[in-house]
Amino acid sequence: MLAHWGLTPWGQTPIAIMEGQMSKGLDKIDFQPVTLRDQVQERMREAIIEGHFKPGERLVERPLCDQLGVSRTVIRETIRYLEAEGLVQILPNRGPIVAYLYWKEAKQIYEIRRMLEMAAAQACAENISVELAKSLRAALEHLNNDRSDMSATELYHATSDFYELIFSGAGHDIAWEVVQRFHARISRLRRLTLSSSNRQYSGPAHMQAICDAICSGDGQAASKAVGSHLDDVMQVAEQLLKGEDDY
Amino acid sequence: MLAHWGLTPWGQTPIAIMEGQMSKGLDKIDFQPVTLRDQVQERMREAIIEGHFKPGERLVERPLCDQLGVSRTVIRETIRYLEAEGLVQILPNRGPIVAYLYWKEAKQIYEIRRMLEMAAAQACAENISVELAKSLRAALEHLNNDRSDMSATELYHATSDFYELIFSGAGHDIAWEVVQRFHARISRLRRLTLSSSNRQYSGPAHMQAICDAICSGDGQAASKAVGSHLDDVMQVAEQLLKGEDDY
DNA sequence: CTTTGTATTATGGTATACCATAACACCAAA
DNA sequence: TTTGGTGTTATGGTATACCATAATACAAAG
Repeated sequence: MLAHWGLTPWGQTPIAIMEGQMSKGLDKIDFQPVTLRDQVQERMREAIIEGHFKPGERLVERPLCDQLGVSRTVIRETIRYLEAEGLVQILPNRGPIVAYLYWKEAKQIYEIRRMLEMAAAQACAENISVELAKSLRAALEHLNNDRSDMSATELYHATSDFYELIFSGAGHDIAWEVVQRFHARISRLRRLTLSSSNRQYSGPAHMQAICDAICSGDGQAASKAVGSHLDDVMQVAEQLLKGEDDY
Repeated sequence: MLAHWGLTPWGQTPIAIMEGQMSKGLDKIDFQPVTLRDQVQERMREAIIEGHFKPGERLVERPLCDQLGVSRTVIRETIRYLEAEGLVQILPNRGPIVAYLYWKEAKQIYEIRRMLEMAAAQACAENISVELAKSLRAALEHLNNDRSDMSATELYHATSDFYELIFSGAGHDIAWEVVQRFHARISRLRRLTLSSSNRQYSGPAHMQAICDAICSGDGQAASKAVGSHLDDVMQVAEQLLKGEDDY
């Protein structure tokens, strides 16, 4: 099981957190040393997701080296990976920038998410266990109770943790890889959605409905609840994007 | 419009091919210089897709440098990108290897493909134009007529060209990005499927049915034809994988 | 004030050096 | 033959040098 990194704002030093179930007895020891590149990659992905780097902003190598105290090799390999993730794009003769996201792409991302999250919710509901139901409820309670104390980044991650439970409960690990990257690509929209004054959107209520449907084992209801949720967030996102960049 | 690379087996020199519609008049000139890294990346992806590098095979930096005549920087950045694409995985203390694919993952990939390709076929059918129908038929004809003269790699790309037409016709560009990478990850299965003696699989007939349904504008029929196709290839792939690695 | 020419600078592309450490090879002892 | 110790090698991680060229700044001419 791979270590993941504690939440650290841009500019602070991350620390590794070994979490979850370790292998036991005489199983192979599951340890992977964390390279500088791993750390920088996580840090820069977080910085993009939380809006520290804005769409269109250039990611110039040497200033990033100075900021993070690493060599250009580490920065270049990190940028390569983030490019493959769709978070960064390379402009000819200008170098890397944080990728823009127009409604045309965002719409397609929401539609794919809708398909994959509906399928995952249904499968998760149909495979629900007492333990998983407990974990889902706990994740949602954490989301709801600590919501006002959370930064946008913490909220983003708490929401992702909730979805990750659904996808792993469904056994949809590959779909989760896809959706996770989509979550990152539309992170700015997700943050805007949360701060939007739009009253038609009610994330907490939707997630409660999703959680209830899954925990009761009702695949159809779970799928439907996710579909409704995605329909609503798509609508809010469309209004936000149409207001600022018309493509 | 970006140049793409002509098909070149591992060990030969690739040449850039400028294809398709160029910008005209006094539009911005759409040109992106091709770096060594671009070339190596394409080359190595091709080498993995066509089976030159086998799952589990180590991708050792210095021998690859010698083989391709480039520096470790180019190789390392290439490996980073392919890692993000899921074609390469990094083993602790062992370095990069060509990623294994077990049935558990392959099954999920086929299921996601099924969803995305069905949706694309339906949307493409419902948006069909005379021009697009013509292109689809031409692509299929090329596939069928020249099939016996094609290497496995050429067959792979001709099939991908057919699907790309469907996805772009549907306007499902993001889904195509996802599916394209899945195609690469299961390329070995696709090659095995084609060489399999399994009689229940009939790719050419399926693709004809897909093409006919799309060109006739029947979204439901197109979606159904794709679903049937994917059901069959999944079954063949399962038998192949179950026979060699049981996970 | 605008345009053009030119010098300077910034920056990505690429190569190579160096190091730590895990993998591997080999040998001796039991 | 097996096991343990030790030396050697392979290899990934990381830093830095060098270069080409596009971007930028600046000045002069109209």
